[in-house]
Formats: sequence, C-alpha cells, structure tokens
Amino acid sequence: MPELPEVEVTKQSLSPMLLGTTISGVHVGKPLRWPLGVDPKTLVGQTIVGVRRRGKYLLFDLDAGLLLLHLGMSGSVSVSQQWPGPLGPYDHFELQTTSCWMRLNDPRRFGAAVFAPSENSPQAHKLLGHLGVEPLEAGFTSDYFAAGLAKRAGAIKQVLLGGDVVVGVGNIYASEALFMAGIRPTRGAKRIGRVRINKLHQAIQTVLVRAIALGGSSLRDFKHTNGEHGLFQANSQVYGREGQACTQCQAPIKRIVQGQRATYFCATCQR
DNA sequence: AGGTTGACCTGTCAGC
DNA sequence: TGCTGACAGGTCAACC
Repeated sequence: MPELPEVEVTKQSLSPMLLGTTISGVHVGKPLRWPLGVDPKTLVGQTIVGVRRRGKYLLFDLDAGLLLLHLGMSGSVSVSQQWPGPLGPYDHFELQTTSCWMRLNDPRRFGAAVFAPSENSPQAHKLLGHLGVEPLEAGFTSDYFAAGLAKRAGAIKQVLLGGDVVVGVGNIYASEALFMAGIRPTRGAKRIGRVRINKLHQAIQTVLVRAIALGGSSLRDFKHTNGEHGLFQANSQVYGREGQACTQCQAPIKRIVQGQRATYFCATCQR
C-alpha cells in the first residue's frame, strides 16, 4: 500500500475510535510477515493511550508496551463500532476493544502486527531503528536532505525508496516527486545539484501533502477504514501512465525497472 | 559500508 | 472458458 499518505490517513481515522479504549480480545489469523512476538492474551486489558505513525508503521501505545502494525503491500485496516461479522479469509489480525473492532485485512500477508515492550526495546529497534527522518516534520530540512544524498552513489529513486534518508516515500510517490522536480530517476543521488535537491525536497512534501488531502492513492485494493477508496490515482502525473502523453510536454511517459520495481518518468522533462 | 538481489504470498488481469 | 505468466503499494536478509 500503503505508502506514507495511506498510513497517515488510516491513522487519522483510527485514532478517535481507538484512543482511550481498552483491549478486550485479540484474534490472530494466518501468519503475517513477522509473528506477534507475545501471547495475544497478554494484550487483553491494556488501554490504547496513543496512536501514532512512524514511516509506514502504525504505532499503538499501550499501558505496557507498543503494538506495531504494518500494511505491507496489500493491507488495509477497518474499524467499526458494531460487530463486523465473522472474520474473512484475509482478516489476519483483529483487536476488539471496549467500543469497537479493528481488523487488518491483508491478502498477500506482507504486513505485520508486532508487539514490543517499549519503543527502545530490541523488537521495536529492529523495525524502526534504521528509519530516516519524517518528510513532513521539521527535521526534514533541505540541508539534511542534501547531506544524506551526498553520501549515496545509487540511483535517486532507489535512495528514496530505501527509507534511511527519508521515510514514507514509496514506489508511486517516488516517481511522482521526481517528475515534479524534473529529475531523472536513474540519476546518482550524489550527482544532483543543490538547486535541484531543493526542488526535490519541496516536491516530496508537496506530493505527500496533496496525497493525504486526497485520502491517499488507491491503485488496487487499498481501502480506508470506512471502506472507501482514495482519490490520488486520478491525479497521478506519471505513475501507471506508460505510453500516455506527458502532461507538460506531450512526450510519451516511459516505464523502466529499477531494483525490480517499476519506475515511470518523462525522458524530456526529467534529466 | 554501500549496492544489489532474492524471498516472502496471493490476487488480478492480459494474452493465447 | 481455461490456463499461464507478468505484475502489484514493502522491506529484510544475504550476498558481492
């Protein structure tokens, strides 16, 4: 999915429903990417005192510990205040609280629900420890971004996806931000001039903020907690538009593969 | 140490 | 209609 905007939109809708409620039941379905790491029963009785996002992880602060949810490629979360019926074949994790049910539905099972005793525990550190700065927080300055890119010889698209310089920029928004900044996805990160780095820094924030406002993208099966699809898809400038005319210059959009992932760009507008 | 590749798992869609 | 292969939002571990 689930890039930063989708996770952020999910967090925003989950938060008011879950905050302050107490877990009364936990159901674990088929194995996800990682095991929960604790007997589900130990979560019962704990109150959800915080709902946060870090990169593409949803974090639920409990009285004693932290629950991390990742949506992988195909995950989505639903919450409802009435019993949503029996678990479906792809509902692999469910939290029942004193006022609602929350389910993680994930056909491909690349997602995960993991318990960590604290944010500083090894369990949490393994997943969160290497993450770069949040693109929409104050730490993401263009100076920081330029310093991060200066150390990286690899293609800028793959550095963005790596998540150790800046988190949350996934395959769709990496293509979109690079188009907005006029930078070719294959360009070595350290070979981008400062003026263009500033443009990319701005483009990443613009693309993400816009996507959040539109409710996240919805290329396939992403759904919000209320079951509605996002609207970003209709706003895509390059992603998924191979062969179609560039919105700036009319040249056909190209598709290449980098690191086994599809990249879309305009060979005229992006250098 | 940074860069690259494979693996995880299953649904959908295009093409024959 | 049915089968096969390509492809899909992510990210870690294991290599060079």
